[in-house]
Amino acid sequence: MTETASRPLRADARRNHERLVTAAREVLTERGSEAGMEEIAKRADVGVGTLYRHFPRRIDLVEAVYREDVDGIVALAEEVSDLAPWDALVAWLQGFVRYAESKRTFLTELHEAFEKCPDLAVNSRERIGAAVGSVLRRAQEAGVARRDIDHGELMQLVGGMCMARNASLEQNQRLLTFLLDGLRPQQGRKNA
Amino acid sequence: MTETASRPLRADARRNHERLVTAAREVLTERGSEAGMEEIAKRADVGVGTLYRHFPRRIDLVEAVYREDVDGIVALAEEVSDLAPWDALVAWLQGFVRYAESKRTFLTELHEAFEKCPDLAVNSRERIGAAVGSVLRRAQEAGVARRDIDHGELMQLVGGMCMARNASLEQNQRLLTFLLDGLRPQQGRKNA
DNA sequence: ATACGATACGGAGGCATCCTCCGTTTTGCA
DNA sequence: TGCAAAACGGAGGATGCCTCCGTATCGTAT
Repeated sequence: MTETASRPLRADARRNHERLVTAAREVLTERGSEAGMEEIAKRADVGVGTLYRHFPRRIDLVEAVYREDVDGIVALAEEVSDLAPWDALVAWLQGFVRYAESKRTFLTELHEAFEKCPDLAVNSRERIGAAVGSVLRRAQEAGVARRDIDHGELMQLVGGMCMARNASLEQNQRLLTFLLDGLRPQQGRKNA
Repeated sequence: MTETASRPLRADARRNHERLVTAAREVLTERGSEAGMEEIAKRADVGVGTLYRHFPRRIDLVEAVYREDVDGIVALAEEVSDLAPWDALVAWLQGFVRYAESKRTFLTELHEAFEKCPDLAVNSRERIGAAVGSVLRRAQEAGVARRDIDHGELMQLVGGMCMARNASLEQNQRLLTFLLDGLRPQQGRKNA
């Protein structure tokens, strides 16, 4: 984990690390915040001691799972880069919503992780921010999206929306269209 | 709690019930999900046994606090009824955001409560929905808000936005203006 | 091939926290 | 005032996170 630079990590250690993340994703998805550490260890065919050496606190395990998930979202930003600017933005956001849907079960867990170690939130937010940033910027420079919003704000809108509990994928897709309408260049409208 | 109809509830019981909710709000606000049951009981000058008779599970206590909070939001809908339709909508939403800001510390707690007993989420959602519903409907009937969104959807957008962790009150107020732009009647725009 | 130091494993228990149980106290009515 | 029903209190059970340290495994240098 923090050893990446100091020493190559032994073969069995690397294997167990991987197994643990996989098992954790499964159990967290199945049982949400009810997921127990011993259960995850057992699923990975590993003792709890091993689990805790790799991931000293529960949060660290959640973090590891989440970090991998974030990779997927970041990759998506590249995949849409051959669409037209506005279409790419729409596609990325739709993908994000679809993706978020599949993560609903451990949102509570993640929420707590963010609360306890803000660094994780900040770090992931930056990575996702960079991804959406490139997509958004392209749309803005093409003049098809309003310029007075930044990627952080956009993510807060969309991310927040997805956080909401009892919403189906279809509902979220639909809500996204409202956000998108607000994202179009606005000609001299004011609300406050 | 569930005795409301069957019997008038003894004087000391009623007093302790009230004390517990007050203490719980304080401790939950101060320590978030770190808040312990014994601590709350002590703050209320009551034994843990008493606490658990009134609120069998931790969630029930969180629920009681939340339920009172929801009352405030619902009341706000009446208070804005003498403003112009669009202004009333803006004022209510701004009030909601301001209010949500003050609840940030126990969002995790609430999140878990919602996860474990969906009834709470549904019930509160309905009450808040009714409140925002009247404000939104007025704006829609006056032709100043688009008609193809309902109160549930609006709350998911705004509520979700407020859930997001690291956002200041000012940031949320600003984000609200983007939502509001998306809420205005849209003349034949499409995104999908 | 082997020996040996370093690295990693495993699971019994420590500790904190949620919750239960039941003997004692308080309330309110006759 | 007496008494039954209701409520109180806190010791202790259950559960789940995490630590500790003796044992097993790995990888390198001879």
